[in-house]
Amino acid sequence: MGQFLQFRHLLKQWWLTASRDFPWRHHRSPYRTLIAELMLRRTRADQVVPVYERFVNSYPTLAMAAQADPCDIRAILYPLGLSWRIENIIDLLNQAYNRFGEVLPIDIEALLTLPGVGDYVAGAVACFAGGQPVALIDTNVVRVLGRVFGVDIQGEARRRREMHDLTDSALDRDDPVTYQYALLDFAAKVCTAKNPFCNCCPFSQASCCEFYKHFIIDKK
DNA sequence: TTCCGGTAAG
DNA sequence: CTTACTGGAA
Repeated sequence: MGQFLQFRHLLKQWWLTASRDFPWRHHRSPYRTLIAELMLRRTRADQVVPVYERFVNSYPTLAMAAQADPCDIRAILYPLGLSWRIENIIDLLNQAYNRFGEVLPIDIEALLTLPGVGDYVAGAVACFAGGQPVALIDTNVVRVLGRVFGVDIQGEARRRREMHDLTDSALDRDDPVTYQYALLDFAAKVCTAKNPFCNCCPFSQASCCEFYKHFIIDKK
């Protein structure tokens, strides 16, 4: 248990001076959070920023987005790639507005019924917009927690029970929003997929990263 | 398990 | 030139 307390403490300390800033972190309504998370699937956050701002400026409300000309939405979303996702978002906006009206739910089960919304996006809306202590699992979270706690991250680790148990244990239930932001920022800036910056990592310095321990052993 | 995509970093 | 990106559906 103490290892997770230490993990959260070191992560939080690191984040105090290294946090990233994104527009969707400011106004976290269910609608804006949902739009951001849909765009962020398999897409770099920096690449999403201009597209997200153009979208929410053009369509400040769910009603406006649902009633917009699909061609205008396609033009805005095109730079993000994933053409199937563009059509999915257009379909989702219509279904969401028809079924929920202007007020989107922050309930995971309800969100999961929307097309294109999976565990990650539903959990992100529940957490960021609803403040619920939901453990989010994306490729970056898998990489960081897998490395620090020595859990296998090969293949489809994000779907394995072992990884679900780990993310659930590591989650800071007292401040889930800060925790998730910190974890994502840490993954993007320090614990990168290739060439991670272990020399300025609080976990390697505190000798509580399993990945780094083996890395050192292999070097000798 | 596999595939999707424009974009930008390495 | 590769590779990876705050996943989800078939």
